[in-house]
Amino acid sequence: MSDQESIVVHTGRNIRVLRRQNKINLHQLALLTGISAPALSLIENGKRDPRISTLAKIASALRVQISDLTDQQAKTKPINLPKSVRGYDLNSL
Amino acid sequence: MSDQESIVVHTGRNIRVLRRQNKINLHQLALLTGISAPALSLIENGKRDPRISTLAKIASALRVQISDLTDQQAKTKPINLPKSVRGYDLNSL
DNA sequence: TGGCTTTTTACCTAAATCGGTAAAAAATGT
DNA sequence: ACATTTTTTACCGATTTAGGTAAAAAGCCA
Repeated sequence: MSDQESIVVHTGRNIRVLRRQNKINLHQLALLTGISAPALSLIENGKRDPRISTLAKIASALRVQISDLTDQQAKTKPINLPKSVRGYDLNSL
Repeated sequence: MSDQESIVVHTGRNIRVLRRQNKINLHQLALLTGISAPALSLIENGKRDPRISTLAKIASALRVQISDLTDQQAKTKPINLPKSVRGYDLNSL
């Protein structure tokens, strides 16, 4: 049987994994998404049930599809390109 | 350029398409999901920004992945099996 | 250990979801 | 045209998201 874990929990975990793969902290993701760091923390910890438009902002900032956030098995890695190619200048945040 | 339509709008459209492919009305989908028919109407029309758990209920009822609801190009057809195989006895709703 | 960064938690307010009900509007079919 | 079904809209109240701020907690590193 497929394990029955709430969508909210594994979506949060996926976001955390993807954010860390991008080597950015909550504050930086907050700047990229317009979502406050405390709100992002709640979402990543599965303590908040985000709206689809909120997930869309996060997916956009992390440069993945929304389905990469909601899928039960997280993608192994987005694509590890040098920062300059990824498009963000995180040092300016 | 990829067309920039809000996630809320095309998700709503996907739900409507999938619901009609399953030949069920809003009332029946409401019974299957526990979401009221008026709420479903707003979601399908892109007038409401649903929570991820709400989308999960809808995806479950329509027997598709959440990504099938959020993808910009809707799946052509879920799989057209006879009702008895799909699992629902809609006449009992 | 101490200092610094990062994350979490706790408040607050505003705005939105959501179910329910009921009524209006639109669509369907005979 | 008519009756029926389906969908949409408009309320309501309860709950929740979400940003902001600030403080506490946790991690990290020298």
